[in-house]
Amino acid sequence: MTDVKSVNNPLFLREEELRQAIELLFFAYRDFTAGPDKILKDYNFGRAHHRVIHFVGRNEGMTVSELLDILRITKQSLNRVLSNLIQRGFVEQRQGEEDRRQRCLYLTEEGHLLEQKVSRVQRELVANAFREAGGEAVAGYRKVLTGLIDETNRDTALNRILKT
Amino acid sequence: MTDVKSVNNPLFLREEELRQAIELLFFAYRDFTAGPDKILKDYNFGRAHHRVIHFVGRNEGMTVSELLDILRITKQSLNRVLSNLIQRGFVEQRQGEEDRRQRCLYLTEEGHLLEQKVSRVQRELVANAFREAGGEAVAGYRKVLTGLIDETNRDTALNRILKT
DNA sequence: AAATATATGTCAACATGACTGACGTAAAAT
DNA sequence: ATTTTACGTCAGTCATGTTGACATATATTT
Repeated sequence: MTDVKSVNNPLFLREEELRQAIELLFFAYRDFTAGPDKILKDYNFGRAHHRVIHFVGRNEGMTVSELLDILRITKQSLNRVLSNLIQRGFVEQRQGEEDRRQRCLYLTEEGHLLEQKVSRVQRELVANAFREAGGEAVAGYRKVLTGLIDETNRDTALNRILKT
Repeated sequence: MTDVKSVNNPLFLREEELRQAIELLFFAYRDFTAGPDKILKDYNFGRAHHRVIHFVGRNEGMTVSELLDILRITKQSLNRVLSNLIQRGFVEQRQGEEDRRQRCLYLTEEGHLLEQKVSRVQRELVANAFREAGGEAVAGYRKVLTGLIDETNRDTALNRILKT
């Protein structure tokens, strides 16, 4: 096998390295979402519900527009999921105090319970991965994933993630 | 705001750190898939087609079962996408030589062109992130993502990723 | 040789979660 | 008073996943 690509070709090695990194992300993300998916199925909720519960839980009082901006879906898509969550008592809306056009979103008590239950399995998965990998690796993980975020929205996204 | 959680509570800090890591992965993956999605739309292909093209391109001659095992979807789901790709001349099947029940999958010339075109944008994104982050960070990225892969299939997955 | 298991394909029905486009309503901003 | 904004909603469509049932060819086992 005197394959040109495999002998002394740094460009190919680089390409191969990148492909491996891409697949790694694919497999990691696949298994990262598997746990929550499983739990949510018992409630007849899907990944879309999970995302709403997650972000509302992290940003109590956020508006619908903010949520739309994070999820990058249409309001019609969001609405089905959101009204479902409201109807079934996991999320509630309150009229904005300053701008009364806004509907500010909050988790109900039941919503918080579900959010905790679901995020726990995900946190445990990440915690294990962090522990196995060590602190230096975690810093690297953060650096690389930050770099994968679209440059034009990176600051916005990071502010959301790191917000106090 | 004398919130108990935010003052001197290491357990909370840990939870907060983990939540940030989770959101980081969400945002990174969202933008990681955006580029390919955009290109594939011109062909009326979706993310499912992308995954097939990617894995067949990386594993020429792989069988349908292998692909099913990687993608973790039902054969009925795969079949719709796969027969579409075959019909339109991006993928071809050949009967297995040893086991003639198997259908071994290959990219056609056109398939290779599309695969290259799509994976290029993704590789460039990852290459930029790697360059910005530096080699040490890349090693950390690999360690952590590896740890996120379901333990019971980790070796299998890693063998697939690193296969020569 | 006959029975069973495996790899694959296919039909049909259905759920989820995305999309577009059009229209409505209340409140804020100009 | 008019326009813009934030949100909701109706209707239709598409992509991608699911389950269940059944078929066919080839390998494997008894």
